Amino acid sequence: MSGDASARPGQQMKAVLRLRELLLSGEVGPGERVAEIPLAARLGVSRTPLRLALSTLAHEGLLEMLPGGGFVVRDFDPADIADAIELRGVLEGTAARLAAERLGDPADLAPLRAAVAAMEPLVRTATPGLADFERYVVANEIFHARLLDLADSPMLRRAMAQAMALPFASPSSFVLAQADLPESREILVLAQAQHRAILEAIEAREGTRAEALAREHARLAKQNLKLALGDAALLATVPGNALIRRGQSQGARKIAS
Amino acid sequence: MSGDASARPGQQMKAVLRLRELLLSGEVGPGERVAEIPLAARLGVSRTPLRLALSTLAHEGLLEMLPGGGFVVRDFDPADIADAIELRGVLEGTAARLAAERLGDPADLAPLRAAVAAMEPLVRTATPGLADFERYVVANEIFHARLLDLADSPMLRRAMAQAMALPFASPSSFVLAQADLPESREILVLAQAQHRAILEAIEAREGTRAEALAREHARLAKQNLKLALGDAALLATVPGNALIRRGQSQGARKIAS
DNA sequence: CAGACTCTCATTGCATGCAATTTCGAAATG
DNA sequence: CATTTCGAAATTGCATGCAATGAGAGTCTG
Repeated sequence: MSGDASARPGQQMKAVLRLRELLLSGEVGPGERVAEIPLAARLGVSRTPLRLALSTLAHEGLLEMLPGGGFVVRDFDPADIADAIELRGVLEGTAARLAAERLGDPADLAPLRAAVAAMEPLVRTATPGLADFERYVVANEIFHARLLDLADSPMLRRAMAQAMALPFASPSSFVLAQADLPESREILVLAQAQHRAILEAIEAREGTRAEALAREHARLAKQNLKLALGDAALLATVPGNALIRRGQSQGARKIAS
Repeated sequence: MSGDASARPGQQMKAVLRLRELLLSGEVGPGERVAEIPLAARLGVSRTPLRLALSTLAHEGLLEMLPGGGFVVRDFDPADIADAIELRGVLEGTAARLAAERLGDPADLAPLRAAVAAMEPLVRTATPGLADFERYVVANEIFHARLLDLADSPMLRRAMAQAMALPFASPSSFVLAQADLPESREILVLAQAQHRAILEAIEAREGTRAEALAREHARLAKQNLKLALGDAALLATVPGNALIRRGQSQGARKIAS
């Protein structure tokens, strides 16, 4: 996460990081209008850098500018989240395809291969512990990062960073949620099989197949989302869960601004 | 263009608009480090709103933050532009697919149909004038906007806006460039055929076909790019041409940050 | 003569004060 | 009783002043 280019330890960065925490944890609720002065006091920064931070988070999509000035915390309905995941799938599919099309030396696949290897233990363990899951998450994120590297496209990298600014669109947002799920092992086996298949497709320079696989891989997250939406306890483990609009008509698809 | 949410006529908006002009016109050249104080004087705004504007344009991708502070004008090599167009194709493909999958009442296609109809005259005219081209460009942009509407996905809309912040990734960046080209008519006929086909595919709810068509449609722009890169006079008519790095190894593909 | 150190200047980043706009509340009128 | 209009307070947006960090040039030493 934190797609910010450079992390200089200024007041502005401090404000961005701290405010993002507040938003994701729900301490500043969705739909709520954020007031600058109390927030500045709360974050321990002045209004000037806070304002920059607000602008940044608005560009990331967590805040929304009001026409009259000021910002509100954006909220997301299930359809938004599903679309965000779908979008990530599309972008990762493109990354996989480009990786396949542009692969030079097959040795360049080593980092990807290493990430896949690092995830094997969890899948092969009969009764994985929480530590196993966390190691899996790390390796999973490395896998996705290396895949993006292989695509070798700054433009795609930008788009991806933008899409993953929404926390629940991140590759492993729902991995920890499924830790408690009975069908967890099945899902992980499936996911890992897809990891291997993507790697294989890239190595064989099968761009279309790699793309389709990466998309399907993201659909797994969408499936987990559906499961989590039914169980409040499960949903609470998802990173940005506080931003999800609750108790709303789930089928509502008419918010297109 | 100008994907900014609300256009309040403040100093900040003024700075963004004016500075964007300066960047696209090349009056502030690529690679150049922008100094706040003289720029503020030049734009007629204070440093505070200018700073917000700089942040905005950095998020749009036209500027780049330096680790030591400050900003430089970003430049784009041919590979970057090609990737930007490819990316737009991917996103528009997704829009077309979602439009097909989510289409409710076929009557919702009326706006899209109207845009296609508005483009017909130019294609059917044997010797189109500049005015014809401009009307085509308008209708073309309406077509792409309506397509995005049909996808009915705020997330996709965001991603699209981000991708099209780069001026040469816009749907009709290269249309005016090809006005002088001899093969112009051929290309337009092809493009219009694709418009019709996309519409047809959506109506028939053929999502995959709609996606493939939209991607191929974007590839037309990529082809025009290649043509324009050879001819300096042609390139000069492209919107953000000042940002393109010239006299560089065109095959260089190793700038992945 | 080359390299490194220091001093100085410019530029960015931050804080505070002020003005303008908006919003909320209350009162008055239809 | 609802609605509209006017007013006051709060909040955003903007400008300026100051401090801190980084760059560059000049000089001194090895």
